[in-house]
Amino acid sequence: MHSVLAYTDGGCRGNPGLGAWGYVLINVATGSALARACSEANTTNNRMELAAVLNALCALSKPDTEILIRSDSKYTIDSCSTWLAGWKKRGWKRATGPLKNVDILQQLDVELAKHGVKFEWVKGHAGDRGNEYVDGLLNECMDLGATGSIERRLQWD
Amino acid sequence: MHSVLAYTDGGCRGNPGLGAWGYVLINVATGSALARACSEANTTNNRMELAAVLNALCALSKPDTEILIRSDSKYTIDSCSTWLAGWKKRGWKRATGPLKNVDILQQLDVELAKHGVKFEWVKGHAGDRGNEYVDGLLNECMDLGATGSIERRLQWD
RNA sequence: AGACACCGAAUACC
DNA sequence: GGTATTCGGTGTCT
Repeated sequence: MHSVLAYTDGGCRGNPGLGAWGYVLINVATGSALARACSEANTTNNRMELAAVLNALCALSKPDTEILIRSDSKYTIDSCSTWLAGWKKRGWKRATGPLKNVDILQQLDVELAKHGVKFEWVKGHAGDRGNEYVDGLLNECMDLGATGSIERRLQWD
Repeated sequence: MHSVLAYTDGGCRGNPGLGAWGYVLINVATGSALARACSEANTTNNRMELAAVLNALCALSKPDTEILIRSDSKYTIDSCSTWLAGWKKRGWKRATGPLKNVDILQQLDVELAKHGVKFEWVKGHAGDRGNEYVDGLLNECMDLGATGSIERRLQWD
């Protein structure tokens, strides 16, 4: 059983506007970590928060990985761990109005099924080391413009 | 029709902390001016900026005075000239969360109705003579402690 | 009505 | 470099 800790975050300058998603994946046993961020034009904060989780999960090399994801987005956490099942059952519809970000939500549904994923909410901008690190990466990435990309290997300890 | 020019300013050591509000009222026709400042314990910068305008208006002896107020606080200017009407209409509520400094805002609503008040924003600490004068008065007043008070009559020309 | 996030602006301070 | 006082808005869901 592999054990991974992840921090994910998304941000947007303008909302909608220039955005970016980012994550750090940490191998708990060894402390070796992979950090990634990507920017995108004309997107939204919530879409980026969702994309951060999706991309983190896609980066897992082995199936059935046990992973704990820390995010500051209640929308993202509730989407993945509470609401997604209901939306799927009802044909990807919500109570009133159209369900947003369905494309990402459906990919998330697939990826979530491949692993043992747990979520934990962390308050944003409150000194949490992992959250602040990814937030910083995000902003570096947005500074690069609409097609920025950052990949870093680091030791987390 | 009386024509008055006023500079108002508020400040705070610590925010929240020891604060003070101040103003200069200038009779444009004669150049005779009245300057006042008062300090207060445990208050906020924005509250002091608001209080500066309120106290300036209360100092006007005659009703229906035409007065131009110069402040460096966009918060204060927008509150008085843009947002106040909407807050009143909606029962002193803002878009999300509680509306702060409602007590002063409501008194402001009363005083603003009594006169012909216009606002002009001036950049703080940028060499504007009136703004700098009041800022100096404020700081003298805070030097006096939590219950300081200054009143001066002067010739503005 | 609630929650979280994202942004924008100005000021005040340390 | 940081924090606090304040406001406006959008993105999203229940």
